[in-house]
Amino acid sequence: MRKITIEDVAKAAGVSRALVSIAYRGVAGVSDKTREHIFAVGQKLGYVPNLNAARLASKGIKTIGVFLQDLHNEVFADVFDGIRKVIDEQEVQLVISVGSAEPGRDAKAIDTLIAARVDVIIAAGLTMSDSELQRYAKATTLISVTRKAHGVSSVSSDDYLGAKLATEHLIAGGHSRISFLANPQTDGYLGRQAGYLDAMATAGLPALVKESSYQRVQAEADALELLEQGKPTAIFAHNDLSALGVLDALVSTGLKPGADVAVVGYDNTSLSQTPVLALTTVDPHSFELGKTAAQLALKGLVGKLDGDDSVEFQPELVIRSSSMR
Amino acid sequence: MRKITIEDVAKAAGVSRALVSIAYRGVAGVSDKTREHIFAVGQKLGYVPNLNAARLASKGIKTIGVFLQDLHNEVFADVFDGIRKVIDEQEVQLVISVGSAEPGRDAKAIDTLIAARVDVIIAAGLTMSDSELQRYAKATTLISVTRKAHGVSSVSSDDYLGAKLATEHLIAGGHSRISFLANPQTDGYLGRQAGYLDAMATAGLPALVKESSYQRVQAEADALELLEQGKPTAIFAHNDLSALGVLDALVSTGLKPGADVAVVGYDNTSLSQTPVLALTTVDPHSFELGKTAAQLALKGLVGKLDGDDSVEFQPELVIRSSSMR
DNA sequence: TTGTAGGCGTTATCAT
DNA sequence: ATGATAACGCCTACAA
Repeated sequence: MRKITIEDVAKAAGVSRALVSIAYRGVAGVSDKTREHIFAVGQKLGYVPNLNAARLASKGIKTIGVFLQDLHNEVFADVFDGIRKVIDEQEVQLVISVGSAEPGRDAKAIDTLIAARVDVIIAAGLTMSDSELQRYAKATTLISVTRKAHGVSSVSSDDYLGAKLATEHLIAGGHSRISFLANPQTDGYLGRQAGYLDAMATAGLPALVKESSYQRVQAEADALELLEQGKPTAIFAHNDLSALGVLDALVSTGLKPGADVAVVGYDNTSLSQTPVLALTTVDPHSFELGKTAAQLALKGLVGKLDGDDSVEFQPELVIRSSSMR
Repeated sequence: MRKITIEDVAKAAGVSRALVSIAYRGVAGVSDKTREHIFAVGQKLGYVPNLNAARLASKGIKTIGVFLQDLHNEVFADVFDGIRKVIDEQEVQLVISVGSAEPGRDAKAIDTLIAARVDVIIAAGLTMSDSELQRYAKATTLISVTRKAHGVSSVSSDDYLGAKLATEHLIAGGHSRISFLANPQTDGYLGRQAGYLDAMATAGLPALVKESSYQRVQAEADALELLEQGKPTAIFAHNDLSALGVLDALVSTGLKPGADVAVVGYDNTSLSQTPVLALTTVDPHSFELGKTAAQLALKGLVGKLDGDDSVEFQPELVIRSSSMR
């Protein structure tokens, strides 16, 4: 089962390697007749062009690398859908790399993309430090989605505003003991908490923050503690996944979401949209984020992407029953 | 921002390209002193070995290609976690390729892996026809997970048994009008339905099958129809995602899961494990599936993987409140 | 321990 | 329209 090469096809078809290459790349320079002949032979031999060799030899093959933080969080699936939506219509390759909870893993994942010599990197959900991100952005063409930092191109949603809207919604609902279940405090992901804090301060209400993790189970445990200690009447979680953890905590405490304790998430994942959960949340427009990032990447592929070519979306509050009595 | 090569590093460090190569591959043949020197220079220049060139030149670089059907279904995230768990401890590269609902997309995704010249392919959730799968398995070293077919190595769970257990559980619960919300009827994914049918036949109960899709929203619509037409007292969905759709349908009908209509899913995704949903389901041990597939892939990397080297896991029924009154 | 040189499978430039 | 022939960046005997 030896790998068959372009040379094998050329020999079998009685033409030069150059012609086979031209035929398979679909560029002009072959007669219809010989092209078909070449394809016929190639097909029979089971020939598939070696992308590694092609990438090495060609400056014409465009490929963009995509980093996704976590396959368990549907937000990234949404972003990916958006990316593919626009890339699919293009003659562009995609190389994927995924992260994980493990710290330092995302740097390694980006390195893989660089080693693969992708022309542009779209990174969704980077958790590295600002300085590290900036280093990467300087050395490569990098578009950060979901996360922004000084001097790096990014596509994001205004987390501060979204969180402010969510908090104000709860305040307007008559709640005063509103708690925020925070994500790990890393660079680039402090906007939601800031929005919450400001909204609370403005209303003259005491802030009640509890730091949690990205794991739903952990969120559940933290929410349980929160319920005992702070006795909040409303909990705003940093994302839908942890909001689900809050719902879990309520259920096991016998409390009714909405009626007893209002719950709000963030991301508007398909999960929050289900009638069963009916989770009030903030929509960052993940799919659009992905599409826009891909369009920027396309720009970076040809002309140039300015050092700091960023776009920020307006998030939207989506009210469902989890925050209504 | 020119790409810097091994030659640049060699020149700057005052050594030959060979030495730089040796140093970066971490093999024996360099003095500690010069290795460190080379690394220092390389670091300063921002050198990252070109994987394309490396793969082309070397037969020693092992890489495994991973295909995942759908990022929106957490099952594949679980499988992927399992794969990475064992691969991470190895000196092996991973190339990822993802599918989508669009038919014919998975073939294209596999082609990408082949073009990248991965040594082994782990494909989770292939929906192509048996014959097409068999063609691929003949031309490459392919391990199918979740899905099995004659003559192709696979790692799967006994869907027939799992579905049988689930159905028998419902029968034992006193239900007689039990409906099965089926997945699209494609090659390789008929086991669950078969298990349901046999269990029903054995009990002398009438089968009530409704074909649905892999979309949760579609499952919800189909479940609604089902509730009106067949008046089932229990619904067994082909996976957790569509079971969630069933729960949605119940909620919007004012029916209580468990109390009014029993619901059972399949996959034991983290979703079903949440106290809020508490979905009775069947655990195919997705994480283990991924681990085992990776171990087989490792075998395929070195020695040989027999044409049909398959392993099948025993699924496990996980009873939660969605199927209890 | 270090350097030399040929080859990996394509692409791309120049001829023909 | 077709065919030689250098790159492309790295690996790997083989020499030194």
